[in-house]
Amino acid sequence: MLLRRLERQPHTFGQAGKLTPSDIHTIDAIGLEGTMLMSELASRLGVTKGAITQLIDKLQAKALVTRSPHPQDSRSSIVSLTELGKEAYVAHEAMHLAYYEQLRTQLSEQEIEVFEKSIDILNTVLHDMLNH
Amino acid sequence: MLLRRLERQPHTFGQAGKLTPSDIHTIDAIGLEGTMLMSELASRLGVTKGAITQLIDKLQAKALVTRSPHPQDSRSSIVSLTELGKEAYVAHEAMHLAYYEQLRTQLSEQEIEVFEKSIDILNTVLHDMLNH
DNA sequence: GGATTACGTTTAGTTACTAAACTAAAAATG
DNA sequence: CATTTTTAGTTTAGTAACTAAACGTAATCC
Repeated sequence: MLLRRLERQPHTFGQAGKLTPSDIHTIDAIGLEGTMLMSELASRLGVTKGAITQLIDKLQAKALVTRSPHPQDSRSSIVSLTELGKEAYVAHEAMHLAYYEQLRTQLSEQEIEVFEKSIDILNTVLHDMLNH
Repeated sequence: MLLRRLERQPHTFGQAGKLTPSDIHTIDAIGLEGTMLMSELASRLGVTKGAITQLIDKLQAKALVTRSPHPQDSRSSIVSLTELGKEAYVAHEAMHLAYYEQLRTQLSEQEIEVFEKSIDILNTVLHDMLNH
């Protein structure tokens, strides 16, 4: 229920202004890899390519990402972060780290290991769930 | 990312046909308590009362819930599950149990305790997150 | 070199909400 | 007890974040 609510609420990251969860997940994926193709983003985020076009249009309008042509394949476009986009990415990473630290203060090292193992299992369970 | 995707995908529960995540969360809340007021549902699910009116209208049209007048307060309406609604509730509970069992086969009793403790902590962390 | 596949875009439609105005009933005030 | 205020739920119009399907264009595959 909490995650549901969180995943609807925009949040401010650095100078980039308010970003929706979809926005920041997109920026996160790009930032993690450096650059991304539209189709890679679609499969990574689990949405259609049409959705990615719209998302990237929006982020480009906000000057958070840029599209550049692929040198070998002129159908593809390479998406990367602008300086402003990188700032949002870093701010988001910092936030994650802060929450991870908060977890670490309340759990021992062994407990964290168990937690991570549990999350892995949960991950496969949820994956099964998605594929019915 | 997985949870995001799961929380968009409808799923079949018993004879009730396809239910969206919002549908099944609503049914779950009612089933857990037996009956619920509209306003209780709104705060439990973290949405506006307008959203609840629309949700319950939809579930009522599908014959999954009923509205009945509150004996003392004629502004309120008491929402409860029909037999079909209860069937969906039970099917959903069974699904949860099945996934919990799947976790249990892969974790020791102590590990489950640690996992539950971790989830509690994560819960408060996410709660903080929501309140900025 | 023509058919097929893949990349990205466009468009129209859907879903799941919110915000705000509203009705009516209950509770508080004085 | 009359009046103001609060509370419960509904209605309506608008929005965000998608999807599905058709499209244009470029690459790949016998």
